[in-house]
Order: sequence, then C-alpha cells, then structure tokens
Amino acid sequence: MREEISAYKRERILEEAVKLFYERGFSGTTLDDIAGKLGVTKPFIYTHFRSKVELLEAICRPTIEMSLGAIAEAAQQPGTPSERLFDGIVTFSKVVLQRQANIAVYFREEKNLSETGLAAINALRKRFDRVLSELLAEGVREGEFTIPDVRLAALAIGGMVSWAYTWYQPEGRLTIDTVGHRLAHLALQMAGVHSVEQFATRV
Amino acid sequence: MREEISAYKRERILEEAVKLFYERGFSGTTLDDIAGKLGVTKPFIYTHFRSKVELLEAICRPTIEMSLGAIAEAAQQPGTPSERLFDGIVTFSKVVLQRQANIAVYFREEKNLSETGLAAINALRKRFDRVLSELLAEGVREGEFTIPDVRLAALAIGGMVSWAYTWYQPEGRLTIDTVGHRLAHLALQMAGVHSVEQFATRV
DNA sequence: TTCAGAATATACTATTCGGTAAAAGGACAT
DNA sequence: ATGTCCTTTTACCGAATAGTATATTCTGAA
Repeated sequence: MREEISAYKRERILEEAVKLFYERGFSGTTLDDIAGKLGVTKPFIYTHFRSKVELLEAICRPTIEMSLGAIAEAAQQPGTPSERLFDGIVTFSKVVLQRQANIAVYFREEKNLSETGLAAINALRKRFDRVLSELLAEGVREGEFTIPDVRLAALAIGGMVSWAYTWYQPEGRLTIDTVGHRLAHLALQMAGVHSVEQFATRV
Repeated sequence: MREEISAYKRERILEEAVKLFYERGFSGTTLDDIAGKLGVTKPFIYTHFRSKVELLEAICRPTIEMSLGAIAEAAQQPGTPSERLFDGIVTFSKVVLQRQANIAVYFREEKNLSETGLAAINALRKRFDRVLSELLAEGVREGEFTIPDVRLAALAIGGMVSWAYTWYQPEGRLTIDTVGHRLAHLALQMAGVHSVEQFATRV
C-alpha cells in the first residue's frame, strides 16, 4: 500500500519530467520546473530519484527495453519471416509513437546519461539490431527476402521507424495503428517481398 | 584579405565547436572549452559570434540548407523519377555522412535554437519534405512508383537516410559512397520500382 | 619611432541551478 | 493527548559559466 502510493508518485514525477524534457530539453528544464508543475518542491523529487540524470535514465531505459521487446517477441513467434517482420514493425512502431516523448528525449539527450546508464542502453540497442538482422537473414535464407546487405537494411528499417518520433503528430491525419501498418508495409517492400499486398490489411 | 583571415578564423571556431558539441553536447560544452582547444580565449569567440546560440545556428542552418539543396537539385535534373530519386538520395546521404557531426548536433540540440533560428530551419525542412513528396508523386503519376501514401513514404525515406548519422562509423566497413548507393537502392525498393537492379552500380 | 586602430587577453560579474542539512508537518497507534 | 515515524518543506551552499568592461598587445603606415 505504502509502496503503491510511492510508485504512483514516482510515475507522476516521470510523467511530468518527460513532458518537460520533451518540450524544453534536458538542460532547459530545472528540477524546480518539474516540482513546480507537480505542486511539490525539489527535495521531494530527491526522495524518489538520486539525481537529475537518474531521472533521465528512468525515462530512457524502459522505453528502449520495450522497443527491443517488441522486435524480439515478434521474431520468435511462429510464422513466416514476412509475417514476423510485419508484426514486429507494427508493434515497434506502436512503442515509438505511444512513447514518442520518451524516445525523443532518449535520442536527443543521450549525451547526458551516465557512463553506466549509456552502456546499458547501448547494449540493448545492439541486441535490437542483431535481432532484426537475424530476422532479415532468415527471410533471405528462406527465399522470402532479397537483401544485398542485411546489416545495413536492419539499420535502415530501424531508422525509418524510429524517425517517426520526429514527425508524428498525435492530432494529425494518421492514427498510430495506420502509421505502424504503413511502415511495416514499407519495410517489407525494402526487404524485396513480392506479394506485399496480402499484408495491406493484416492484424 | 582581412576578411579572408577573419572568415578562416570563424571557420576554425565552427569546426572546433561542432566537434565538441557532437562529443559532449551543447550544454556540456563551455565556450572556454572551445576557446581552450583553439588556444584562444572566450572573448575572442565573441568577436565572431554574438552568442553561444548563434554558434549553434551557424552549425545547423547551412547543413540543413545543403540537405535541401541535394534533393532539390536532383529533383529538377532531367531523367526519369527513378533516376532522380536515386541520385537525390545518393547526394543527400553524402551530405548527412560528410557532415555527420553537424547533422547530429542539429537533431539533438534543436531545442536550444532561438525561436527565429528554429523557424527558419523548420521552413527548410518543410520544403525538403515537399520536394521529396513531389518527386515521389511524379513517379507515381508516370507509373514508375507504387506508393499508397506518398507523404508518409517521403518521411520514411528521409528518415531512413537521416538516421544514418546515428550509426555510421567513418572508420567502419562501409564508405560514404557505398552507404549512399545502398540507401538509394532501398529507397527505390520502398517506392516499389520493379527493375531496381539497373541502379545497383549506377553513378 | 611613433601613433592610430584593430585584434586579443585579463579579470570580473551576475545568475542560475543541482544538490543537501535541518526543520516542520502529518498520520497513526497507544 | 502524546510520542513516533514517515513525508515534505524551508533555507541554504557552492560550483559552473554565459557574457562584458577594460586593459593590453600587435601591426602597419607615416
């Protein structure tokens, strides 16, 4: 019970912090700013986080973990490589767009992470690239994909999706699901899949 | 003569600034750091730039202008849409990778720009997206491309290429030209071009 | 040699802001 | 009511650093 309340407060701090970091940047946001928006004071934040940088890590790390999780889970699902790639990109896109602010803060403020925090996150990203490359390679082996450079293609697909944090507008013409499906579709085209049409309305 | 020397010094400052901003971030870099690396003092920098933010703008703006220029020039060249898209992506990739640090600093430190500086750059980016979208639309009209959502495809292609600043390693296995050609190739696949092979060794 | 004017440095200010020690407030059991 | 423990605040420090006012040095002309 006590823990639940504490966890809730922690979440509220994170929510406000990511919002402000997203709008004004990490160094453009004061701990007093965050506290002020929450109607509390700065030392209150220090009862939940050791430092400003730890706050940043708490924003970035779980989000990158979710990104990796999205691809990794889809990759080990049953189904053809095309199906798994499609589903993986859809769910990965969902993470990127639902947690747009977290993703943006991570990519922008990476340099402000602690050395250990950055190392941990970098390891996750490496795994992300490996899982995606492996999935592409499997598709090539099974004759579904035509990809001259699998590692580069993985980076290209990952980039295409990650990049969405820079342009997606929640109030715009496209829903998160729509963007996810269209990006997944484009990923299959990049992979040289012939019968892409069948995925048009999938999931 | 006086002006040339002054321009040269200005360039040296910019060179060192972009390097340090790239390595340590904008707010992680002191004007004294930059001056120190150059063997001069802080007020010296102020004889060439009004403020730290102006320095940042001088790093970002010309680079974004070059990106736009790369696509815009290729788009109005003679040739089929496929050829123009291919060439445009190759030269755009070149800008991104040759000016990797500038691009990275821009995307990371955008929030630190002045309101007017940001507005100017945003206008350039809008034009970039429009030019690329228009090129894709033309390819669709002429039957070369198959693209359900042209605007989204433009963002996807732009993102795929821009993203390269996050992973490209100048000392790595791939040259800038190689990456450019492979990304252009992937862009054509995304656009649904059938005979992509003919572009494999183009340029 | 001297003297203007440009180029560059020294030395300083004012402020912002992450972090903390110590006090106050509040809930709850007895 | 009172004492205890947990939560939150008040009040403060010290370091960092963008920007500047003033001094100095250099250069090239006369």
